[in-house]
Amino acid sequence: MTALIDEKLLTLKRLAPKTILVHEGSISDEMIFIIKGCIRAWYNAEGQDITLQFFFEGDSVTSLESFLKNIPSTINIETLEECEVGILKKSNFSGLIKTDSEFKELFYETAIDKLLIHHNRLLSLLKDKPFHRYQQLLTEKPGIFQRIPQHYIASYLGITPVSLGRIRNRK
Amino acid sequence: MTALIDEKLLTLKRLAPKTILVHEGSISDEMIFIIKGCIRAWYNAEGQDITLQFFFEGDSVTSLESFLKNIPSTINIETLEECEVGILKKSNFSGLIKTDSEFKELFYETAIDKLLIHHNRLLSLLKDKPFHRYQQLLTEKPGIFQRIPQHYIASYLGITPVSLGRIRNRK
DNA sequence: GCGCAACGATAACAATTGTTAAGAAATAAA
DNA sequence: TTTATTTCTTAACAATTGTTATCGTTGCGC
Repeated sequence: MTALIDEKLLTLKRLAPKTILVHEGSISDEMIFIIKGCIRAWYNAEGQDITLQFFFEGDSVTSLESFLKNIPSTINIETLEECEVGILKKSNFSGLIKTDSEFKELFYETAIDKLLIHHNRLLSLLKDKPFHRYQQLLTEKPGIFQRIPQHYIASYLGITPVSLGRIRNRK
Repeated sequence: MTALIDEKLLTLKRLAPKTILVHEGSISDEMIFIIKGCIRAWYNAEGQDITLQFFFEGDSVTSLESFLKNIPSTINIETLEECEVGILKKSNFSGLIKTDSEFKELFYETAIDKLLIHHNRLLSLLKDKPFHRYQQLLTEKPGIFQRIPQHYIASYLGITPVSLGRIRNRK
């Protein structure tokens, strides 16, 4: 999707690990494109940190509801490792949507793709046991345990770190 | 959303309970608008019936991936009770998207709204125990147990009918 | 290089959910 | 009205996951 964006509209930045990009309660006015690195979205459930999603190179990242509807975000977004990103300001985004029909088309296609990703994740949570979800994750992202702390992965899978340890030791 | 659709483009139909509207493996070329009744989307996991979503009056229903991308649907959609629906054929839908920018805008807004609904459902599955999900469902749809068999509701919540029975008896 | 923080592993016990089976109640069909 | 099917409830046992606690390892910061 960045191929359609004039380089002048993207602000390049290098971010340290644990940099907060979106904070719950704040309105998000940036869309981030990951050039290099890893980012996660998480939800604060009364002090409990629930990991919702991981993003890698080539992904676009934002709190969509906050970004599009100008309401406070319910989620947090932060870097897991040092990242190189391109940042698209909301004002530039809105300009592109108005003037560049190809960009608008691609944005909506991307939104539909994200819907299908969420749908599949939802489906997996309903039909698969934690062990099977763990296996699927390994199949899709073989190197994930080298990049991401396993307690975040456990949270993403919907289980505790202790349970993930048991699952990993299962044969 | 139907307010923007010329009545001539909607085919009105009355459907019996257990009518299959979308079948896994088939390409879906209709978008259904519920005037009256209840419909559910479900996934066949090797013979296991997983209920994904319920739709009620005012909702639009389709297998989005199949409808938009012309690929076989992975889900099934069927009526739970006698329904009155309006059906919009894919060809009419495409015509509206091309010619009616207001309709197109609204369709994409609706798609974003569906994304947020999926996001919230995903979040609930990750952070809430079945009992809490059950309570949320009662809060959001108080009369749901009068309209839908409890074994479908159990499936939707991600638990077995036996577990749902235990939860309902918990005080 | 040392101290601290973060990460990871494991055990024991508790709680919850799944599975299987049986039977009652409600609904649908003949 | 009767029969068949579907839905619902419950018990007993099995399996899985959560909780709490402890300790070892690795990585970070000074």
